Amino acid sequence: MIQTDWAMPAALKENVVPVPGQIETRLWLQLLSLHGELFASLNSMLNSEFGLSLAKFDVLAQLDRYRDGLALGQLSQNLKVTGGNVSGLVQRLLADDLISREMSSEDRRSFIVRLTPKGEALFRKAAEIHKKHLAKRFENVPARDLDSALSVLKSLSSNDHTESKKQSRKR
Amino acid sequence: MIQTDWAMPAALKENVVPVPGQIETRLWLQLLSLHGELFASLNSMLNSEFGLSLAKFDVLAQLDRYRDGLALGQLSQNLKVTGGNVSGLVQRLLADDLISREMSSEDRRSFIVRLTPKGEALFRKAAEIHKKHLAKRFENVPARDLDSALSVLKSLSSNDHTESKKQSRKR
DNA sequence: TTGACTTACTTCACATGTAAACGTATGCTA
DNA sequence: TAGCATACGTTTACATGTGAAGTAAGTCAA
Repeated sequence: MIQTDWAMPAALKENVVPVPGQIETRLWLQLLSLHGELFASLNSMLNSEFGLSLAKFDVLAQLDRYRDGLALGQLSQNLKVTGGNVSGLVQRLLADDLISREMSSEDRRSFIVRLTPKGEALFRKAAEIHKKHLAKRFENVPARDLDSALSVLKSLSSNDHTESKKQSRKR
Repeated sequence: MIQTDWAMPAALKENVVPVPGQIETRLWLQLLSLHGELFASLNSMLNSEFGLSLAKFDVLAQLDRYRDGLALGQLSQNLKVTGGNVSGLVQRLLADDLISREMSSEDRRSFIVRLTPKGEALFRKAAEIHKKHLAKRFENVPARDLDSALSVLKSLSSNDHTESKKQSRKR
């Protein structure tokens, strides 16, 4: 097919007639690698500085955003993890005294969790360092590259296909 | 759009004078989200079609690449996971009869693992579907966007700063 | 050769994640 | 109102990951 097939060195053909799935696979491996690196370094930083895992940090971030508290089911949806996982995380955060739990007044099956003052204070500090850590990690990357990385990642995300494409042209 | 720049409340101007770490954090969240989505869908596909987890698939991929076998320590380095983790993975893959293990002839502390014929056959099929799955996931993304996503991810990876920048200009 | 590191792997305790099976509370329908 | 389906959270069993401690084997200096 595709007519470059005759009389072309095999090595050059790869760029012209891409193997289906080749680029996508390389993209996935690159994503995996960057994710792994960042995850490990954020996780270890949070752990040594604040005794927090990234998982716990994510819970605190949700509760910081929803100051009126969240039911465990909502937490589980927002974090995109299973209920059983949230159950355990909440128990450990309760033990750390970073969150509080009370029964919902409307639904006796439901529990509402909130940040404690201690949890809020810890999250504020941790979020600050979290941000700085990422800024430092990428300090050598030009701002333009960061912008285009962000927009290209958005364009790959599943929800992007269903949204109305408001293409704000860069620059 | 954006012509709203005159007489703009400070709160809106944040795009002009970026908060340090803001973009980096958004980038991280976007990366996390895409990673999570792809990981879950690949993992669940491999599991239902082949009884494989992504972790096991990754081990098989390494052993497919190194046909002479790998010591557990090398496996652990290549996969960037701890030795304890590899230990368990190898035990489960042995139980699945997908890999074989023998003592190294040179070093009696060392074990060499290899694909069994069954493991190789399974990996071939799984790698094929893995590739197709990714291709399908991104079928609506223009090839140009995939290329730029790949190159921007590479530019964010830590090893990129130390490499000689051979910028193959696209197009 | 002996003694002291180092290396290779395993094991243990634990955190984080899933899926499935419960128990209990709600809510809807007949 | 009785009964059934659904929703909420917990528990269990398991996979995957870490870090630390333990065992056995290799290495090297004295």
